[in-house]
This record gives sequence, structure tokens and C-alpha cells, in this order.
Amino acid sequence: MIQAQKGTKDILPEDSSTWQMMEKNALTIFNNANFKEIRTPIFEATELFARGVGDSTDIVNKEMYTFEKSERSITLRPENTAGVVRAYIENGLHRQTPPVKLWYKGPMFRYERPQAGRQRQFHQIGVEMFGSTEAISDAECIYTAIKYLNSLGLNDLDVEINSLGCPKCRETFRNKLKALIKPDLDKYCEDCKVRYEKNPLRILDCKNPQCNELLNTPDIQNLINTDFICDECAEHFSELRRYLDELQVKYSVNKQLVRGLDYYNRTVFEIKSNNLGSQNAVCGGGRYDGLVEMLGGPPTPAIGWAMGMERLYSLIEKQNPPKLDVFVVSDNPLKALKLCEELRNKNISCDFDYGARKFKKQFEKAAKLANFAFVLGEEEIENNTITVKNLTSSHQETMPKAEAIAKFC
RNA sequence: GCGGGUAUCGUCAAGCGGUCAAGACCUCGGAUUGUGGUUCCGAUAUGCGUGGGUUCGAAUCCCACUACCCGCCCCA
Repeated sequence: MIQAQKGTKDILPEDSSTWQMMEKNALTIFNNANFKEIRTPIFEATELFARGVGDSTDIVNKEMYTFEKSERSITLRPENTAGVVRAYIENGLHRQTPPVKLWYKGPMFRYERPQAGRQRQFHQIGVEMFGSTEAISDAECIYTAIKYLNSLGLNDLDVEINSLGCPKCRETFRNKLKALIKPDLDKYCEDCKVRYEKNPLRILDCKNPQCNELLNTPDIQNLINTDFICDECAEHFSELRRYLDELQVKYSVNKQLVRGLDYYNRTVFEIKSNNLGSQNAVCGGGRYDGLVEMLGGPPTPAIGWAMGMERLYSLIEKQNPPKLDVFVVSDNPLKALKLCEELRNKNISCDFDYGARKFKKQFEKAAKLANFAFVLGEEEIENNTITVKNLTSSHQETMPKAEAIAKFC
């Protein structure tokens, strides 16, 4: 027996109403806020992710599904920001009046050990906004995420924000941090030694107790807690905070929030739930003002976020699959099919029994699947009538066919 | 890459070395021929993840393998 691959899952019919609800809410909320949907390919040139996501990230170093085809190196997208940026540049979307607001949803692929809230193929839904540095766009971006989550019935969530500063102030901070870490570098974990060279900020994110201990010196804590970012970035951040306050968004500032992707600068944020187990982030995002230019486009500020749909799914209340409007009960399958088609053309959902089984069996099935039964037996066929039975109240009535159909239009 | 756990019908699940591998749900059929959601009856694993071994005898004990799940790391 061939099984689904490790870390992949079938989304079964019983789950589909819930998934459709997630998608429907996204469509209305994002459309209303002038986000346009974009769909990019599921595979891209490996180099796009190596450069776009960053070669110091775990995603690029050990989690990509990469293969060679016709001497090209191809990778299944591990996230969608790099792909959207590529499409933005390639299709000249930067010629449109800014800001350009996009949203997407679709499967992503990361080769990791699966566990609760983590699969190898999973789905993300996200937004990207290009062309504005204004803090108000950061605020709208975060607000849109919260609004979407609320629409799914998720209100008990923790929003954390931080500012990483711009490349300039980050450089200063980075050097100061490296200087403070250097004397004890050999005591840090292997990962952190690599991070020290490639992306020292990520050391702040390390979960290793030993490293945490080492970071817990007055000098380092002082550096983290003193605003290391430049005046301009600080102003941007406080502006954002003011906007969020005005929008009555509850958040906390987490100075150690760094995010694992290299492209972020200034604003970063995460939205977490306590009901998820250890993979507790439902949403992560931030500003990436340098990425468009780095991938060959004109200098363009941008900000975005992504949510893990499977994580959302496990948090939201499951939707019951909707019942059919009508189930046709008949001992003449062909006539039943024809009646069904007539109903379907009028946008009435319906089905019938292929086996011309006993009416008892057909009613059993009707009650399970539909709100109404249309009985089309010999008598009804002869008189061109239908017996309409309300399966909730058990009330039934025979009437001309046209009248029965009209009742549902 | 490193820890821990579990594998019995489509699903949940009992079984702890000895007649035919409980039970429940689902599905299908029946309870005098066209009316359901209640009730009653019946059907449905020569099979207990795979391969070895121990034993007169194994789903039950031992070994190996495989798969999946959970945690670390990281991320959504």
C-alpha cells in the first residue's frame, strides 16, 4: 500500500468547509482592503531562495526540496515572499502606482522533521505590500492580519513586535554585539558560532540554555535593552506603536524577536496562540526594504506577513458541511437525474440514488444529506407533480412540478 | 541531526501465551411490496505494521526492520 509521504496530509471532504471558510474570509477581507491576489509558481530557481531568503537561514541550509532538471537547479518554494518579489520585478508591477498590495495562498515545502503544527507540505496565506516606508502601512499590515484572524473567531492571540533597525544601525549594533560575545565565543553552541559569522543577531534567538546564560551579562542585556536603533528607525517604530495604540491593537514589544529570515529590517512581528503546543506562531512577518533591490528590482520598501493555515485550522471551530437543498427520491433513476439537472440549473443543490433502492433506504439517505426530499414516483411522474417533504418538520405536500421547483428559487 | 512514544477491520478500540480475534461507529441487507432521523435482527479481519526467533501453541514473549506520532532545533 502506497501511503502519503511523511509530513504530508490529505485534506478530506469533512474538513473542506472549514478550509473554504478560511479562504472565503481571506478573499473578502483582503479584497476590501485593496489587496490583489497573486499566484506564483510552486517551484523556482534555487538561487532565488538562496539569495532571497538568505544563506544563513535554516530554511535554505537544510530544509529545501531541491532537484536538478536539465542542468537547472530547481527548488520547491519554502515560502512565498521571494517568489512574489520575483514576480513583482519580472512583471513590472513596480511601474504601478504605489503601494502595490498583494495577497496569496498556497502550499509551501520544507524538509523538516514533522510534528504537531509542522508538515513538510503545508499551506500559507499571506500579504505583501510594496512601495511604502510609512509606519501607517506597517500598522495596516498588522491590523489586516488581526482582522483576518478575528474573522476566523480567533481573538485570544498575543501580538509581539520589534524593530531590527535599518542596515546602518543594525551594523553598529551587530558590531557591538559581536565585540561583547567574542571573549566567550568558544563557550557558545555550534550553531551560534556559525551565526556569529553569518548573522550574529540570531544568537539572541538561540534557545540553548548555555547560550542564554552567556547572553545574560549586564553589558549584553544593556545593549539589547538600550535602543540601539538610530533616531530615524526609532521614530518609525514609535510611530507604528502610536498607530497600533490608536487602532486598539494589543501588543507587546519583544526585544529578542529577531525572526529567522535574513531579509527583514525595521518592523518585525509575530502572532502567537497558547493553544497550539510548541509550534505556537500562527503569523510572522516584517519589513524587508532591501529585498526588491537585492533581487534586481528598483529600490522598493516592502512589508508582509504569512500565516500557517494548518495551524489556523487547528485553532478554529470546525464548520459543519452544508446539507444539500434537495434529495430526489425515485424508483426511476433516469427521471431522477433529469429532475436533478433541472434543479441544478436553477442553482439548487441536489442528488439522488443510483440504485432505485427501496424508498425507505432512499429516505434514510435523504434525511442524512438534505433538507428536503423531492419524491418522484410513478404517481408523480404520471401527473407531472412532485411530493415535497420537509425533512426537518416531516410535513409533505404534493404539488405541480413547476411549483415545487419555484419554491426553491 | 538528537531524544521519547505507538503500530489489531474504513474509523475508534478490547485483548497481557491456550476454544471461532470483544465491542462501538460507519457501510450494506432485513423486520409482509412508496416515506427517514428511534428500535430490533443480520453481514463485514484465515487477520493483529514487516521479517525472523522462542514455544506443543503467539496479536500477546524476544530480536531486527519499517511506518507514523510527539519533543529538541527551526519556522507558519
